[in-house]
Amino acid sequence: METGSGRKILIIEDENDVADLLSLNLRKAGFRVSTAADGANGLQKARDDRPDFIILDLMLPKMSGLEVCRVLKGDTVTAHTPILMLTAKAEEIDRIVGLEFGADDYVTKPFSPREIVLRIRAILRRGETADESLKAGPISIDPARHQVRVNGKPVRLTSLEFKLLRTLMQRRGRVQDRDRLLNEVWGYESVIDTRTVDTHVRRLREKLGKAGDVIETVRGFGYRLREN
Amino acid sequence: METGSGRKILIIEDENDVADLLSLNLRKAGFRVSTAADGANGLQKARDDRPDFIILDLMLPKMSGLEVCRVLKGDTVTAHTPILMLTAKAEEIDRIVGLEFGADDYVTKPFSPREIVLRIRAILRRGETADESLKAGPISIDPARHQVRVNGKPVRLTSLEFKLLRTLMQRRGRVQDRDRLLNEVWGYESVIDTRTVDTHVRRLREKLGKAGDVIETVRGFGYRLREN
DNA sequence: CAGGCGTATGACGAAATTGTGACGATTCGG
DNA sequence: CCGAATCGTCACAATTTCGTCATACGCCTG
Repeated sequence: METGSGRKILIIEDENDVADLLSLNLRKAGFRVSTAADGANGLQKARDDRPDFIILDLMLPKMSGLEVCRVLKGDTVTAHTPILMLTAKAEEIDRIVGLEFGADDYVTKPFSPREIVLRIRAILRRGETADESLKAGPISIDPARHQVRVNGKPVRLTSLEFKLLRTLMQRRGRVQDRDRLLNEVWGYESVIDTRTVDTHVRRLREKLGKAGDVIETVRGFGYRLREN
Repeated sequence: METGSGRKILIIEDENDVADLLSLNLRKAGFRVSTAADGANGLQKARDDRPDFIILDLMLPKMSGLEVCRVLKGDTVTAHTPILMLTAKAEEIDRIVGLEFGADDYVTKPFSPREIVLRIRAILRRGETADESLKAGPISIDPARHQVRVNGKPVRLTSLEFKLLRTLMQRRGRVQDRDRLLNEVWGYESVIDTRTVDTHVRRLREKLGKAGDVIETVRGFGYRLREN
């Protein structure tokens, strides 16, 4: 199942078996995972790798999870990265304090890997509410509703076509080569022929009707959404 | 996050850590919070403090949450104060809410702190627009009474079907993928196949009859309730 | 203006997704 | 204990969507 859509998750956890268990399950869910075994290292990686999500154990060598949490939330680079705290049952008081320090959710050990994955997805989805609708000439798309309109009339797109259009619109005016589009739309490890992009651009143009002209071909480079 | 706009919330809950957790998050969300550790005390405070909202645990010493709920709803002072019920087991609540004790919503433990805040906001918002029940075309549901009507005629739904419909309606127009629906309807710990959602959507459509068309399939993403 | 290269187009089989009906397990009330 | 209701899963069919290919077209250069 590839619902993690390749987003990076950092696990800060000193118990190896716990880290491995999480790592395995998150990878299986389509996330990219990196790990750190203590607080200092975790902070370092959080700044360097810029993960989309952090799983943070409360009990850590060198620097407690709470401390790490506070620092992360205070740092402009990482302040908005969601944090999920892991706590042992006995530490109930601490888990509350953890939330006070800005963690976004908590899970007590022992936990079910599946639950973790679900919670992470839920939290990440929340952040996605930044899905604002985009407009380009007569075309407007609303990611949350998964809806496209041309001159106000709804147009039915397949999921690939939708993602393709969205990607082009998000970078309006800039040329995007086929490899970039493959990465964005098909995923970072797709084994797809670059020519396939052409076909989908064609289908997209077709469905958009006359408005399909906004997608320009830049010979030798790729495609671009016309600016004006 | 200052969206609570200073409204008062009363938490009636005997487990201290749960109460603290809620209290903390609600304060962070901009609400004013008071607490009571048992039913009698809760009733007292509900009358004295006149909170804008009450969170009520089902299991309470001295007087059960149900009892408290019924008394509150019968008292002119507090009759119109929204109540959110907390329950340990998902099964418990299905019957209880069906018994029309008057709670406005419910959440099962363990819950995510954020979820609670979101629900409370939703309910308070609903109150502002004086629109208690949700409507979508010919379908109207009354979450408190656990009742659904199509063109005024009552339709008998199972508890899962009801939750599914309710979830779709609460986010009308927006696509919700199967994982999201599993989270909302089945809960975090569920180990359910995503395809099961399909089956329940089918059953739901069937029971809704012609009106079932409002549930649209968005291929490759999930389901959506038609907007208009 | 011809050749070469890159792109557009249409067609087709493969793959993925969803709808549907059925089945067994479980629960609940009688 | 039985029967009805509910639920999760499965297999299969209907349908849509996808990736690739062969071919036609168009732009650029020389």
